[in-house]
Amino acid sequence: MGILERKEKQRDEIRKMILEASMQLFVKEGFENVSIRKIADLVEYSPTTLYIYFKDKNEILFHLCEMGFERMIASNLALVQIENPIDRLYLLGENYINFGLENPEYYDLMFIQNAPMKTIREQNVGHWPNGDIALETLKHIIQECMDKKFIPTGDVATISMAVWAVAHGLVSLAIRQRLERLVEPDKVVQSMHESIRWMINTLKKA
Amino acid sequence: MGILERKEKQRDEIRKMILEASMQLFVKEGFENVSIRKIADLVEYSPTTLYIYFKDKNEILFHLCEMGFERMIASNLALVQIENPIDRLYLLGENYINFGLENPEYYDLMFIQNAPMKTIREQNVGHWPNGDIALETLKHIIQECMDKKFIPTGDVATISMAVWAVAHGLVSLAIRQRLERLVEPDKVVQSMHESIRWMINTLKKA
DNA sequence: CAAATTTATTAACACTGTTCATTATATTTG
DNA sequence: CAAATATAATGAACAGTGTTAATAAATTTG
Repeated sequence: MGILERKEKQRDEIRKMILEASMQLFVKEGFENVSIRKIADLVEYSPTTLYIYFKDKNEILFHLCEMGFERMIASNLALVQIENPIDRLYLLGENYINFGLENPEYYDLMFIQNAPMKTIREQNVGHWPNGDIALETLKHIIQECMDKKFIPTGDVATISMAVWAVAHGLVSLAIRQRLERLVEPDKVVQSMHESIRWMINTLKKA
Repeated sequence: MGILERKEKQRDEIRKMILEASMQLFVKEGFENVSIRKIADLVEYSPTTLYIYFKDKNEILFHLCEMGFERMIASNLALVQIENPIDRLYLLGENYINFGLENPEYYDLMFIQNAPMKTIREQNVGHWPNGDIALETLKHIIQECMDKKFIPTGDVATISMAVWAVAHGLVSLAIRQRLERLVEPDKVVQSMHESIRWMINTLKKA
């Protein structure tokens, strides 16, 4: 069935084209300014055509979200070279905060917006490809820290949850301008890093 | 100037009417379904009239946000009766999580959405009345814990930030359905409470 | 080549926040 | 009290939004 295969490829190429235009709009004009009509203008299709290649806007946002996770996973490549799991946890925390502050639009889509999760529930039958990979990285590091007795033994999921919560709490409050009423605006970033380090320190000492 | 005063009062009453209709819509149909036209329908005014009483939709949302903080502050009334600051911190954490899970729409407005902060920046010259009260409560408890040597001494703002981050991280990830990929859906709430308790425990032991 | 299928488009629906010009209503002044 | 003024309220419109149904164009299949 060579022709069907070729058709699939063509379809995938147009899908990719649409997604790349969306991403271009996304990084340039921000999440709120990505509209079906603007994407259509950019790829020189009519707005309705996009609905042949994607079920709805949520599905496009879901794929942008997955691209965000690819970037995040890429930013963590250096982790594998660190043998001490605690040091790896420190770097993971730093990277997480830096990624969030440097890519607030992506972060929004990955961890704050509802849209991508709607697609996951409606179409991907509960599978979140890249998101789950990122979570596995955290759980694996926590597990290794426990195995090597660097941190107190406990439920991996619960401790991972607490660590993730601190990091996400800091980033999401920061990009929503809520931290500026706790510390001076120009001290926010520094305080965030202190907070996450303090968190891992106490985890180590406990 | 009695007549000017009466006029002010009338104006305030209509403002209150609009806000109450907005709140009604808000708690019933959720944040995303609050539109100027729906509010106008409810108060039996034309949509444009609302712009005589409020600058824009953001200002209405800002006031809803303040109402949310009032609810939150009310839910913390029992705190003053607890003399031990550590126990007060435990309850504050529990209350925070419960409030977020029981009032996700309010929580959204208070800590996730941008809209209320825009009004603060543009109109209230940087003043966030009820939000700041809630933050002061947290800082005050942390300070008292340090004074009584229950937790290690350090920068109040930084430690408050970390504690707030855990709580907010948990709640915001939960209401955005991100925690369900770390623990089974029916265990999410329990794990959240375990996480916040674990956090304060380690803070105490450190 | 004709029929069937896929792909793309136009027009429209039902919304959104917001502004402007106009009208209706009060209030104040002569 | 009547005229002028200030205030309050509105209808129509602008420029958007996501999405769908019906229609036209292109392509593949029999």
